[in-house]
Amino acid sequence: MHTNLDNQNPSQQVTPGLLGARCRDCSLQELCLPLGLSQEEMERVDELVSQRKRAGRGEALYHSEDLFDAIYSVRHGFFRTDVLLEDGHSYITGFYMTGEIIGMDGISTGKYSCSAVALEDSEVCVIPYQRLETLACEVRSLQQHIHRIMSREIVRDQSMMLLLGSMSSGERLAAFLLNLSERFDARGHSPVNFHLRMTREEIGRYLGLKIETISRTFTRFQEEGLMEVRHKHVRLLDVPRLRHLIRQ
Amino acid sequence: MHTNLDNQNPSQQVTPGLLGARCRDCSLQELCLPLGLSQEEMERVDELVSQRKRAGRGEALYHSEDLFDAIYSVRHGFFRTDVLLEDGHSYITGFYMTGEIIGMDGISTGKYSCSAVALEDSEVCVIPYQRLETLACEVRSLQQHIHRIMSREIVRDQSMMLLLGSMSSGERLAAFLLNLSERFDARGHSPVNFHLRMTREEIGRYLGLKIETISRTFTRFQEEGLMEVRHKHVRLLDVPRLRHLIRQ
DNA sequence: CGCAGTTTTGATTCATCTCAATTTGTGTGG
DNA sequence: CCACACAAATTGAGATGAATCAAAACTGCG
Repeated sequence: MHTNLDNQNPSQQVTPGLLGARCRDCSLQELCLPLGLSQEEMERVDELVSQRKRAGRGEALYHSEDLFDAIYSVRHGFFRTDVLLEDGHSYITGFYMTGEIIGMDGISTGKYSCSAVALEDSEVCVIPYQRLETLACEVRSLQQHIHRIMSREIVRDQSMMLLLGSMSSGERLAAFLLNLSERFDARGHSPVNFHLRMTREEIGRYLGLKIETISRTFTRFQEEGLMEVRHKHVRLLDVPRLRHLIRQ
Repeated sequence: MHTNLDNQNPSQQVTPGLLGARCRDCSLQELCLPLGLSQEEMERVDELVSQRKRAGRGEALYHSEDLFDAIYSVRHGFFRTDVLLEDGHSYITGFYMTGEIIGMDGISTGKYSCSAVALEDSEVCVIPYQRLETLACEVRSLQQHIHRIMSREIVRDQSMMLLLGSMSSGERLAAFLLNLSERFDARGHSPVNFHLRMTREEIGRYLGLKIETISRTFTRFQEEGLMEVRHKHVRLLDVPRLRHLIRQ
């Protein structure tokens, strides 16, 4: 019943909904948009979320200033969102893994305020925003969940403000690693043994530190026996002590 | 028709809806929740927003961890929201003036994640959240506006992340002053001549700087002819150059 | 008028940035 | 498969901006 009416970027590879690519069958239900919906409600969301979009490594899902028409949920892969400044510098506002929602910053002005770039070959579910809003009016629990997701983003950003405003480099990196650890854990991956998808430079742009400081702090953490890090592979050796470093 | 059924904090002074205290008569319409609503829709919001709540200087509207049940729109006065840390320190996540909405951080977990403290004797409109959600299901433009307000908060927090992550003390203070200036301007006050409601220490906790740094930066700005500051009174003398300082 | 709280100013310390060089890793094409 | 070039990461030395510690000046309130 759902034709491809939705505004879609023709330059991007888009696949229509496939069997097995439905919310009701998706392993990310518990993390993603349909969280807490009944079977019937989920089917209605399924009608909405009928498109996938791929982005190869380094490719952008959308750019800052693009017309906002959809939010995206990460099906697989890894994204960063970053804001470009006039002087050529840029900073990273977030990293997103499977089940997480990208693009809500665009709602307020009708244009995305940042660009979403894939850190590895990735795929997202396209959630057309107009239709989502319509459905949210009818499905109360969906509306509530959308509000919770947006509010969660606000709280997340505010804890980032704490980090950037008052933490040392060590505290920042520890907080960053523990946050990744929890999110991998929630997805059934090892919380102590994982691959960093981002470069040191990207970590730095996210944490408000220079690449050299990131590198030195990794080295220090290793010397102190807190972790092992080899290239992009990380093994957390002393989570309690890492937690103690940031004491919250 | 609106009785005082809403969950309200009995320790706070609450006044029922008064003639002249309705959204449809309120001078803040253009800034506040009812923005963009039709006359009829506004009347429905009015039924919802029937309570006011006062908070004297230094008093909290709510505390971190309190049960979330309402968001608030500032009728008059000035608020800050802050997060207390275990070690006794705290940081400020935002300042709020008339027409601005406080408390959306509570939606995600059902508890407020910060405390809202009045910087001067203030009054807010109480917007019971359950009922707002119900009404938003029926009034599409209200739902859209709520989403825009939340998204705006996300964008605002992200520009704060830029400030905290990559700006010098001078850039931070200039950005802070210009932001206040714009908000006063939008409310019909002078954009170059205004009173700071907050202490230097509070500015510091907001900008991620120590009070001494705030003070020194004010002094420097004065020496450079950018502004005059005497106690809490500020006069911006060279807005273009202040803007140039932050170059966006 | 005096006292507590706030703000300013000064001297010093310290963490991170900057600049620079080196090492290591990655991808490409011969 | 190796060599090459380029990108990413590490390490070191020195510069710098903000924090810290300390004291003085100012303000406003009772």
